[in-house]
Formats: sequence, structure tokens, C-alpha cells
Amino acid sequence: MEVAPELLGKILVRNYKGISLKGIIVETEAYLGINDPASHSYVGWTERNKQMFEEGGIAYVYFTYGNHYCFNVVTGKKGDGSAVLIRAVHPIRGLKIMINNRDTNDIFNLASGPGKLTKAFSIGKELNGESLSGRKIYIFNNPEINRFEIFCSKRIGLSQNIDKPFRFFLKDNPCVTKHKFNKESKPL
DNA sequence: CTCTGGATTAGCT
DNA sequence: GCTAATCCAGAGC
Repeated sequence: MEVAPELLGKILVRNYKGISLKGIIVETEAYLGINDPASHSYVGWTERNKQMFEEGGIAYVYFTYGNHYCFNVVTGKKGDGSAVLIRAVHPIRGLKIMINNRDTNDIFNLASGPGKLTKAFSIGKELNGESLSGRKIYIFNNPEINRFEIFCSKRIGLSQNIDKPFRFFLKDNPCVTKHKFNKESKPL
């Protein structure tokens, strides 16, 4: 829970075919682990969610709706099952590759959603369990941006435990997903 | 083994 | 705002 807003403003880097794809993280959601009914880890350890129960610092990537991958940062201690879903980033480098991956040239639409960003950054199940301080993909502090307004709202797309304000985003950033929850959001 | 629904998106009305 | 697309993990039998 504490980690999700801290990831905002940091830079996600994906080294893909020798090129660095970079984006500023602008939207995240916290999934607390085995006590959070909305979390995949709520049901306990399974083949699908096993990476969530590892020590934090690795990726949990899963496939959903028959079409899309979602990218999470595992944040807990071993056995916790907690993770942060990266919902959107603001692309800043490697735009040509992302445009090619996404079939759109609208910068604000390239990675403005969990399925969109995995496609733009070419993140698939082969990165499930990958270290986030390794070569293929990593996250680092952004030295330039340190002032921005963080808002929070309910999490999107859930059917259980839907009222917790565990979605965090940079206020007014154009790459944050458009959603009715935005207007009922409030400062963190 | 079969069935169901999902941490979504794009495209149409 | 509504829904098809499209697959697989989890649950039930």
C-alpha cells in the first residue's frame, strides 16, 4: 500500500532489442495480498499467482480477458502476496518502437492503460518473475520530476472489495486512464 | 473434463 | 454507453 504512490513519477525502463523504452509511471493500483479479496493472491498460492508470493522487487505479469497482459511490481516480503499494478505510463523515450507496437501515433494513448503499456513496452509472460533491477526491465528514481499532485480513487474493473481508495495517479496527467472514478477522486 | 468470468481495449451507436 | 474479441486459470463436477 505504501509503495504504490511512491512508484508514481519514477521511470520504467524496458530494454528491448537493444533499445531503451522509457516512461514516467503516472498511475498505479495497490493489491494488498491474501487479505484483499480483489487480489489474485487472495485465493492463496497457485500456479498463476506464485510470483506474487516471492520477495518484492520482481515482476508479476499475467494474461487476462483473452487479449491483454498486465504488469505488476511485487512489493511484499516472501509469502505476503502483495503487488502494485502499473496502470499507465507517460512515454518519454523509444516512441518509435512503441508506436510500432501499438498501431497508434498518439503519445497520450500509447501506454494509458495496463494492457496498452504492456503492448507498447513489449512486456509479456516471458518477463513474469523477472528481477526489476536487472537488464531487461527496471525502475529508477526520476531526478527531474519531484513535484506533482497525487490523487487517489477506487480501483478500476473489480467486482470484489471495490470501495478501497487504492488507485493512485498524477493529477491532470494526460496519460492517466479516463474513468468516471477520476471525478470523484481526491488528494492523497 | 467442462464451464465461467476476468486488475481490458477498440470500435461502433 | 455497449459489446465483441479471445484465452486460460480456477473452480466445480
